[in-house]
Amino acid sequence: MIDEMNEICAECCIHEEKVKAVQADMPGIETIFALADTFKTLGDPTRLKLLFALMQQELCVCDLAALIEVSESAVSHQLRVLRGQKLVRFRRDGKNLYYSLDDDHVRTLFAQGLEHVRE
Amino acid sequence: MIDEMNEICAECCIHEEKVKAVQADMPGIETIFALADTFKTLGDPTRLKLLFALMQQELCVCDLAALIEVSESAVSHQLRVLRGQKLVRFRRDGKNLYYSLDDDHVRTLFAQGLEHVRE
DNA sequence: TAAACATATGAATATATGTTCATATGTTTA
DNA sequence: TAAACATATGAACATATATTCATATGTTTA
Repeated sequence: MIDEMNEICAECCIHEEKVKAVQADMPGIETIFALADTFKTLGDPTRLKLLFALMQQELCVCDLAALIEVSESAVSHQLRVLRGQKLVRFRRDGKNLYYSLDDDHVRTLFAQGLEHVRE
Repeated sequence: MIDEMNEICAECCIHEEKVKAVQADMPGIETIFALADTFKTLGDPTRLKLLFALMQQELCVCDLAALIEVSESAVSHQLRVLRGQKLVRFRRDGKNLYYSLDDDHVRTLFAQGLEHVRE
């Protein structure tokens, strides 16, 4: 009863054809979630700093921590997130792990994002 | 004392020249935060859906809510966030507010992001 | 092989964020 | 002008997330 009233009320102003047409051309839900995850990963200052640094050259965890002035543990945690999104990779050299960019889309994404930021 | 020890210990493995060189070419902190805010805004499925819908055509709040199956209140809150980032704008027509994209960078950002998602 | 080292990882905590619910605002219509 | 309507907004709440701290892992060196 109440549900029905709500539904009627909620739908009173909807332009149905329009909604259906737009709905038909929307990306699938998995695509949306995957894309959101990617952007969410880029949406943190610490991770952005890491990526900007790695855009220049490969660096070990220790150097990254010194560079962006965050604890090595925090850096390590964030690198894990970036690895999960296949944005960075690493190679081992003795005791050190050297991280580098694993995806050139980051460069174009940053360029586009910066254009937006600069309005 | 202890601080000094920590500092020495923490810096023992740092490749100083490298760090300084990279640091010199990093974007400013305001730029990083602004860019992070932009990506963070794009990092939510609800907001992504709204933007994908608005990429097709302008729509009123009511239609957007029906389209992405979220309450009108939630839509309104998220549109506010998008407005704050100057990603959408609106015009009033009688009782309705019609929202539309306010920035074409969104299209290129989505295109790049999707390329990454598709590996 | 034990100690030192570089890094990873899990748990804990504090903060940020998204949705809901209740209410306010601005516009049209009766 | 009062009622209906479309939307906005603030507070509350539950969940997600970033950092810290303690500890574990894998590598080198003494």
